[in-house]
Amino acid sequence: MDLDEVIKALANPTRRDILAWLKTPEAEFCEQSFPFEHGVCSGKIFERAGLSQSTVSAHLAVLQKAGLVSTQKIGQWVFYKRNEEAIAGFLAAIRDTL
Amino acid sequence: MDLDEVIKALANPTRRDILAWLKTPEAEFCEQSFPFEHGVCSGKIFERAGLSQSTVSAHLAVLQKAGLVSTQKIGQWVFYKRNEEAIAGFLAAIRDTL
DNA sequence: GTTGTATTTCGTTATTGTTCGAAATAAAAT
DNA sequence: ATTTTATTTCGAACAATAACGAAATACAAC
Repeated sequence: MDLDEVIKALANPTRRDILAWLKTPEAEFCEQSFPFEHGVCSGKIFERAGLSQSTVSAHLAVLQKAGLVSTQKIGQWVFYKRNEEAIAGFLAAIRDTL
Repeated sequence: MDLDEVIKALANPTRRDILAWLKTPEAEFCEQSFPFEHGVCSGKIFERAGLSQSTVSAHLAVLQKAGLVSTQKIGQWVFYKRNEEAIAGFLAAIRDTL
């Protein structure tokens, strides 16, 4: 766990929003073809964020590189899910260093 | 407490280092004329950080603006101290939003 | 294999962050 | 009052981030 990379990933309101939305996909996103077990389809996140696809895609890449979300590809779709273990790990790490 | 401002202040390794050093001033800084109760003299922090005075001064200003440290001026010196309440507040806030 | 849909990567622009040295300010000592 | 010491602010250079549209890639369906 690279604390610096993770905290930089979190130092952006859009990325924190995305992580928060992924906590309760049923509440935050309208229905999708696949159950939310697999995560939320990136297209839904693009819509919700109100920014261009490419911008949101970049944000998702930062979150993934930091390990805060995991992805699963099904067909042509990519599903994003919170990595609860990594998030808990960050909270523990920042509590210790701070 | 402006979570965005605080997390941006923390998204820099030098500033996190400074906060960490201020946890145990006796261990991290050599003696100073005033007791560490008042905080650590900025000059000591300049030395420790190994960056230019102006750069470290800017980092300290960011920490103070975010509320993570408080300052006390005695004579021509400025002493910096952790704001434990704000730090605990941040930890609680990030735990809740994340 | 061509078309259509989903997503990412690329190139660009604008904004913000980091760093420095030099100048400015503040307070104390001579 | 001038000098010395401590600190901050200013101005400039460079790096990193955020945003967009357009081009490229991936995959499925026809």
